[in-house]
Amino acid sequence: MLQATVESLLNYALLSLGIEKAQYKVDIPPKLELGDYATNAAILAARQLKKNPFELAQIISDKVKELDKEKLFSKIEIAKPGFINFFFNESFIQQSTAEIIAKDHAWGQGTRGKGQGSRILLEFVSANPTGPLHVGHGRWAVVGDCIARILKAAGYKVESEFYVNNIGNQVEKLWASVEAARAGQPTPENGYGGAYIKEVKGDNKEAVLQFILGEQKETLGKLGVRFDRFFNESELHEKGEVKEAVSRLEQRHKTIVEGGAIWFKSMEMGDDKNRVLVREDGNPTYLAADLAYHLDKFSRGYDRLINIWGTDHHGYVKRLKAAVEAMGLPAENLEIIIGQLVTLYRGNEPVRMSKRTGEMVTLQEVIEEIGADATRFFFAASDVNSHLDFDLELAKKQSSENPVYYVQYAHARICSIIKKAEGQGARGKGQEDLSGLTEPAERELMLKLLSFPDVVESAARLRHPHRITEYGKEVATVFHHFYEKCRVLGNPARLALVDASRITLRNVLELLGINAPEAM
RNA sequence: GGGCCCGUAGCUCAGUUGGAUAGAGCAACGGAUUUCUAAUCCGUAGGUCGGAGGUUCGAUUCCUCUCGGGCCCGCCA
Repeated sequence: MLQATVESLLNYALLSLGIEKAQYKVDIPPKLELGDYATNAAILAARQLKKNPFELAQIISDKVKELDKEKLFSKIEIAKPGFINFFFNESFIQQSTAEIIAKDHAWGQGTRGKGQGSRILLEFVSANPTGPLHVGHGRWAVVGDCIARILKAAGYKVESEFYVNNIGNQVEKLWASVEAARAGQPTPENGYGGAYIKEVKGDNKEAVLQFILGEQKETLGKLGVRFDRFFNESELHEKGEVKEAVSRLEQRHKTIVEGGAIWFKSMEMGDDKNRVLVREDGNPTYLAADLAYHLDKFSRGYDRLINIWGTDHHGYVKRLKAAVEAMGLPAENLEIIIGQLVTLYRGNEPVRMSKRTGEMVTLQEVIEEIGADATRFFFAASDVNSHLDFDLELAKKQSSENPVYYVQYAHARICSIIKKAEGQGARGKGQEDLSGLTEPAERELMLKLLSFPDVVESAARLRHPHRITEYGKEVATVFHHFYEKCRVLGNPARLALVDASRITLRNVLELLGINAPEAM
């Protein structure tokens, strides 16, 4: 919200000066002396107008001062190449902090998001129902769930969906593997030989599928990940949507028949070869079913579809988008997030995660070993574009010093203070007068808290849950710093600030799906 | 051969459309507790941002080349 405050006044100033607005930036400068927020607007505008950036910065900052009727800023300075540095007035910061308490659960929820109220379907995990979820699935589960929470906070209507490939070769192989194991025979070729195969229950293919899916759901539940919908691939076939998808392409002359199979002419759209839609034997391929799935998703009226896929599917993105476009659907509304895989280690030894080996470490085991909160924080805390080396030994060993506990501890500490204060009859809630909060540590904490909506907005826009974990660590750090310097009990204004910190931390943890304990 | 992603402190990772003296946690070392939770705080040390060019007021960020690592290129899903 602070960022937005600076931006709106700045835009107004640029407008009244007749300067065309460039893609300038408003952010927090590296040093305290350089202001609470700073912008490079003058530098960028100067380049376009071929003017001296330093002089232009002076002109713009004078204009902002003139327009700042409410005295939001105590000081506006210009610096070296042409930065404009803004210093907020104490009263504005204090008032804004008081609003945090009034907003409570709504604090942090965006009001600037561009797609307010637009509908998003977020599909993730979508593991094959052929075995337990592995650690990689855990990453997508957590990232997807956090993105859903963040987008909701930013004002979108989000539904989450898990696509179940409950039909096809892999299901046949699964059943064959189960039957073989029960008969004491070796695993069929390309079958599933994991230890879990012997423990699978169910008298037929469908029952086995449901059993495994049930276990997957249970694991996800332990992680706090719940889906609005589990969508069965079989439904697409039953409803004739697979045929419809293929015929849509045929009608648009995007197919060719060759060798008894129907091909999608994806080469026309930049693919290096054409792709089979319907096999020689008349059975549709995974691609055909997936096209039908996306046709189905689009027909449900979402404004945007987001899929989270592992990097092992990245080559498939272009093809799917090309086909979606070829079906006459708005491919620009299909967004695919490609995440890098997780490499699991036990010490220095990599652990395989394949379902075909018996040595698999399941997501379930990881959650049992290090706990759901730590697992969630760990997966949410890194950019999905980076490989993740997950060392089980390390995760266990460091569990008591995991950053998640650092953030949770700050929350627990706050709750303890508030409890004690309430025991003394003090109240930090309501319309406290915060004008006494002038210490540097208090100011630092208020500014940090007040940047929360900006952080949520940016995390939503970039689909970056790790911005939230970073922010949580920052809030905890600044709070602990404040705690060392400022005694709270007996000071109602500080108690209100502590309550605002509690609300912010709790909302941060809520976005991450992590517990906010009142005691530790 | 073609494509996508990554390379930042001893380790695991942040660094937002290019910004000011590159950050955090863990590990290491030295301090802090008569008072609100020490799962905390303060300090020290630790870096040619893989390498080389280029673009410009300014590059960890963008472009080209290069080295190293991961992943993909099925009538599997």
